[in-house]
Amino acid sequence: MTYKSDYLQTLQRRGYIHQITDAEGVDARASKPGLMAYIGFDLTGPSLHVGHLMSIMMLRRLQQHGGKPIALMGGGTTRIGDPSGKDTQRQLLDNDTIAANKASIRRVFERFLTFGDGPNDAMMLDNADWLLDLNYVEFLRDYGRHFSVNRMLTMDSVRLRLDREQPLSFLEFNYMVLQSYDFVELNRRYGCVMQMGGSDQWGNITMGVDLGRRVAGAELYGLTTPLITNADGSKMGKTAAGAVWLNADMLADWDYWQFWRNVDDRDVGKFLRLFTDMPDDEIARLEGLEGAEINDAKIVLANAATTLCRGAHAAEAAEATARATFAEGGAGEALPHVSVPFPIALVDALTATGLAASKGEARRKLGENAVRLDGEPVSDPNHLISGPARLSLGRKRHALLVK
RNA sequence: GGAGGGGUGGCCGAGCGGUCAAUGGCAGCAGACUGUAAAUCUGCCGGGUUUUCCCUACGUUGGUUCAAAUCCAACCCCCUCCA
Repeated sequence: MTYKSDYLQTLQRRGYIHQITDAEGVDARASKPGLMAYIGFDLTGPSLHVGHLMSIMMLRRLQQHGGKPIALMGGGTTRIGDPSGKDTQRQLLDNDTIAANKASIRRVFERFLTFGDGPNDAMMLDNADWLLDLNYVEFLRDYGRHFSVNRMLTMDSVRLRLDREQPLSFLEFNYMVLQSYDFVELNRRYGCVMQMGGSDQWGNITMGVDLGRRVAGAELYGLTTPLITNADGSKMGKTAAGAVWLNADMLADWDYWQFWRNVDDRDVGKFLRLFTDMPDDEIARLEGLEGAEINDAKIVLANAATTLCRGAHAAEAAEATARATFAEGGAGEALPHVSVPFPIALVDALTATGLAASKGEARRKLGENAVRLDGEPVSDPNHLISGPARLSLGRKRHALLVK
């Protein structure tokens, strides 16, 4: 459909919209300033990853269009565990771990959102603030009666588990109840009227919308984003090394930049639209580049995405290093520095830098002529390296050996 | 509760007394080709050891045997059908 509000127009044009509970209603609301919307984030790990970037960018877009975004930390719900998309109960996290994860995760939001008390400032809240002190019996009387178990059983998150005859504990069964209550509580406390999230959250979101109408007569909205896949069909954001973490202490700036630099040709335009603030016409131009020239677009993407998440300095350093390493065959400061005792045998240097997982693998790679020292092919496992040098495995993986 | 079937390397999935570190596929890594892309082809793909040697591994624990992922027993878990 065609939207009137700048916000939804942008979301649609940029590819963020999967489903909306009431598109006209959201459009009307978004046409006025101050639309308040939230997205919840689980605190199951010490950092968010690229898979969460869609959600974060949704909040950023909202702020850019005059709305007030809320990043909701799931300090309470993480103690329950969202059963969506999982076959088994997740290991329950203890409170200290959740608190540590929250402290670690919250910093990344400051790069994407401007926090404060103004009508257009972002807020960070924690549902532990209202979930932990709930009185069980009162809660059941006030809210539990609005939940139909019949309906809950039809929710994907529940039904899929039951259909596969996988166990679903009562604890997990309650997750959607608490998430629904979050929405109502955010509406009551702050006037928040919209919840956004990934497409897997649709069921949880619509239950919140319904609950709000039933207990408070509130008109609430929900909007989900599509699952982003790579052009080859794989899930976006996974690499051999694991998740692409947003936190700098979990993944080096260099590797973060490289992740974006190496996306599939066919994904460049899509990713520029979703994960950068690049204007549409510029993206269209970059997308139109042919053949090897598309590398320029990837560099733009890598710089923009890295600048957003890690800062302009990190992006510049990574680009300079990439130029020095790949275009000039030298080395750049952003390459990983690995401290080793000189002299060191080639095999040991390969394992010390992590370029090879074991000595056996190191020997194999040497046999495959995949290893270079300062750009020169080497093959003798026992070759002694006497001082600082650049060690490379293949074309892409490099490390600087330092004292 | 009864009757069957099954648990194998990151995943899927063969093997069913020695020649099994275990066919094959996927994923991954490297090489060629390129553009730090895709596709394709080739090689590698538990660990150690300069290498037909050792260690670890086929749900768990014991046992039989010169020898077990393969046979036996007990236990744990999963699936299907019946009640």
